[in-house]
Amino acid sequence: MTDLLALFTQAAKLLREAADEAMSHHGVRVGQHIVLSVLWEQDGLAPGEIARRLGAATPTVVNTATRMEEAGLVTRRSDPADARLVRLYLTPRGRSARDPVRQARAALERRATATLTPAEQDHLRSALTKIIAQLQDDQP
Amino acid sequence: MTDLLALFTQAAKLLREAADEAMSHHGVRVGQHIVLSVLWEQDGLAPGEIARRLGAATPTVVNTATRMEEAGLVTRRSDPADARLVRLYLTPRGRSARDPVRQARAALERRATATLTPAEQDHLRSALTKIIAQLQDDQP
DNA sequence: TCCAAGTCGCTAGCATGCTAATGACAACCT
DNA sequence: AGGTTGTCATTAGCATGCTAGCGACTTGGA
Repeated sequence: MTDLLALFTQAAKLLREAADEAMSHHGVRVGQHIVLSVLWEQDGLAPGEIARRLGAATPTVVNTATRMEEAGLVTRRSDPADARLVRLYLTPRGRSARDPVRQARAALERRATATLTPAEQDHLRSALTKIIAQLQDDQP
Repeated sequence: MTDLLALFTQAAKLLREAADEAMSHHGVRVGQHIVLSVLWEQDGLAPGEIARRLGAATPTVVNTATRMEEAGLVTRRSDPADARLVRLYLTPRGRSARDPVRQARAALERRATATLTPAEQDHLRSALTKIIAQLQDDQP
């Protein structure tokens, strides 16, 4: 009788905690990872652009960037062509965290879905994609 | 976004935002709902007991209870038999929020899963249950 | 009986997200 | 050219979660 939203909330909480724990061993917190994941694809982006790609608010990226700067993962540099823009660049530490973090996340994913068949994992992935599309295209 | 964890993070964020928006219309925030959901089942529980049932930390329930008290959803009363205990009791407002909140959550669930077949919804529910069991029984 | 240990709610302080307001800068439009 | 408008990052302040540490109260053993 538990509603699907409650199941989702619980699973999301456990996964988030486990992900934070796993990535913390490599100097990356769960809130920093989403920003890092964008910078790993393209370095030197501005907070606003990162926020747009993540579907997050700009101040979230700004504050996270400050903590990442303190953690030595990124550096801020002003854009010489447009002084309104601040660009975030990966430090060597931020760059080298990529592989171990990805491996840790893959291991967590395997652990969390250990009791699911490959077909069930595909169904889950498909369902999540559909839910995201539904919520994004519906009300924003 | 091939990463299952990333899909999960995104879906959880959208669902949480949508749930907060839907329940806010009835005076209940998303963080208050989990505490309410326990009190709706059994009134007069103590913060520690609620935290245990939710798998949350006690200070989380304590702080949430303070906001719920300010919102007029619950009242605090000291246990006459054990002065260490504080018991949380639903106010009429907290009690009457139950049905509309449940309806709003059910409507959100229908909306989010609108593009899923009933079989897919069952598979999703099953997968979430398995993931929760796996993460709970594994590490703590 | 009385004190040491256990239990409980609470506060402090942090991370992660948000919105609103601010100030700096760029671009556009007469 | 110069002022208006738009676009940035940032700060302030809130909600939601956490851990650590505190003080109050109970309990159990000497």
